[in-house]
Amino acid sequence: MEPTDGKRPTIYDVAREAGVATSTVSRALTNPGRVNERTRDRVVEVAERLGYRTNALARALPSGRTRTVALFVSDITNPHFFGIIRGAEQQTRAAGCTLILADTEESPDLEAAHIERLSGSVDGFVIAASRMSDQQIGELTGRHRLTLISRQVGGVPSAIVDHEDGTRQIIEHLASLGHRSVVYAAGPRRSWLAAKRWHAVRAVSRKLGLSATRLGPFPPAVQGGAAAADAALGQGATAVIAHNDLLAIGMLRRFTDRGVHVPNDISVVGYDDIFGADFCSPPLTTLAGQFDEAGRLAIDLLLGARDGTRPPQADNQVVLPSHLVVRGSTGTAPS
Amino acid sequence: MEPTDGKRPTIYDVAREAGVATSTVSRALTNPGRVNERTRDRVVEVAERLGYRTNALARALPSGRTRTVALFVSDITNPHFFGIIRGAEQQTRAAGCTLILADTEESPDLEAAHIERLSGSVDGFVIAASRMSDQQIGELTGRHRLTLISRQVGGVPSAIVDHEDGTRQIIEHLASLGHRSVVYAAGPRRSWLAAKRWHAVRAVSRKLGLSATRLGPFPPAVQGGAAAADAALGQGATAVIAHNDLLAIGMLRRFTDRGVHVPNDISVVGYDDIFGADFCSPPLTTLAGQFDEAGRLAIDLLLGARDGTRPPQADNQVVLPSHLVVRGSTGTAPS
DNA sequence: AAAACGACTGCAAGCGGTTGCCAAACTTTG
DNA sequence: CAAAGTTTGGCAACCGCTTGCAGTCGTTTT
Repeated sequence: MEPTDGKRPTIYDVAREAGVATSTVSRALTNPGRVNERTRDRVVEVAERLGYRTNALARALPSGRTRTVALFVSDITNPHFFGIIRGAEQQTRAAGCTLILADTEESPDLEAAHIERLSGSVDGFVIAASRMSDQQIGELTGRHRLTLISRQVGGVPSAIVDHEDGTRQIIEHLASLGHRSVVYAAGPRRSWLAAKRWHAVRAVSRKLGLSATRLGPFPPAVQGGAAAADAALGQGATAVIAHNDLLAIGMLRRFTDRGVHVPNDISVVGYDDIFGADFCSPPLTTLAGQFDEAGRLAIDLLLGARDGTRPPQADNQVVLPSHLVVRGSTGTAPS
Repeated sequence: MEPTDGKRPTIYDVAREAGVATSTVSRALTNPGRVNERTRDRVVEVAERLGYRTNALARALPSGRTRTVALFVSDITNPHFFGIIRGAEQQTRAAGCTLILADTEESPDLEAAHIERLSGSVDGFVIAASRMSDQQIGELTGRHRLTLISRQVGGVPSAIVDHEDGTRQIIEHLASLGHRSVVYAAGPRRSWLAAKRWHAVRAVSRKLGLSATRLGPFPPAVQGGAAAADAALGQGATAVIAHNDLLAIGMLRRFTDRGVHVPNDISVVGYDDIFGADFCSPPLTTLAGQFDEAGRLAIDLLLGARDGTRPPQADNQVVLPSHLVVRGSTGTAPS
């Protein structure tokens, strides 16, 4: 029954069929209060009958609002981002929007390129673990709606998991097991988080009277673990804190291969509590945080800011709690 | 220097500044052969100077081609899909397009709803592990560009990893270890793959003279493993093939908890070789396949078909090879 | 030298909605 | 019953880019 030549019906088709103007159809469908109930019912009925679907592109063109947001992750392979992606996807959907996903491959240039490319087809960006400089991010904020995850930059809304308090929990845990020194196996040089975690490790260690050493940087992946493990053994470490769980798991494997027993000979702690941290061998003691919540929150911050519901102010920097999950990879210090 | 009032420059701005018509600007930028080299250079120079970026929406509106594709996964939590997502993302980007990601939460209705919603803003859909019926998919193919992963339906392009040959490898491996019977812990009822895997298990078992039993269905997640493990023990199984690695890992944990030793008491095999399969305890014997390649291929099929490069025929059903990775979770049958 | 031909480039009509402005119709008020 | 006010619905102008058609010129063909 569609008056179309095989194409999707438009508001013109609906308008003709219902005997009204396109403007009325448009209002009937999007601005219910603005049109008489009877005509609205008729329009809706006709639209339904014709199988009319509004064309998102056409709708977005005049307003510029696409109801689409982009999420960038620095490495789509890393299970750490699963939670973030899932949370962001859920919340985006809940807001009736669409999520675009892009992998930035640890490259600040690729981040910028993606923004450049998507700018205009997207209402805003959520960047997880951005590798761009503070300055770059600052400049971008002027031109685009932007929200960060696992990164803080003055004036930019963000959601992070508390690394300071979390690191305190880690170090106190190790100290309570009798460890007098810790080694930190660092993540990528450009990673803001890697820097922050090291700072926290050093600060807390100092306060508790432990010595802290930094090794690395190592690639934040399972394969990076071998070098990190060897380096830690070279230091004669009794406890090592890895930049993230991937690295920690890689270290565990290397220790096993080298006949080093965890936790008797050395304790290992990771960050993030990723998938697998609970069933590797031994199960990993790690700092857990609600990263799916961070993903949700980042979307809220972005979309809320967009609607003017919340002012996009500097104080939109949410810090989520973290808690230590103690498993088998940590034990009393060897004597 | 931009003649704009803070907004992005458009081809009108470029046209005015370069002293040509907008149509010339458009052609100069997209259809190089259609315009004199000198004017083209001038246009390009002006566009550059003004910081002109083409508006993807406006470009897509007349043509209907958005250079965007959507990927659906049935459960974004499942690490199995990350290879697929990564491959699809890479290939989409390589083709200069944009990827939209959506979670369908194991629901055929949600798949349909997503298609409905995105139809018009997307050039095509890649659906991984679709839960829709063959008939639904068939109907959709008429109206949308569609490619499947881990699912075959007549006439629809698809990429799957060989489950028949793979299952043969699994059963032969188990038979060679002296097992005389296998138990299959099934996945979701709506899963095409679960059905296929069971069929293959049964067929190959029969051929090799083993008995095969199906249990389940179980949720294809780590949590589903406990029930599956208990059921397998109830059957007195010596070897169990799990619908996927998540389920297999869950079973391993349950066996450990119940004091059942793997592989001495029972052998466990999974499918997919997901992240974690190599470091769970014991490491999991599993059927590996190149799922990132499947993701890439699905995009190629979709985009190639779109450009008319390949005919969107039924024979566009690619089957990727699979190979068994033997690890510690399988051993000789108990006597 | 006139005709035919190409190479460029401009005109203008969309693509499918949204929305400011205005007129018609209907209500309420004095 | 006229004046003022309130709904309701249509007109038409965008949003920014693409593209069929046609016009302008400089060349080549006969």
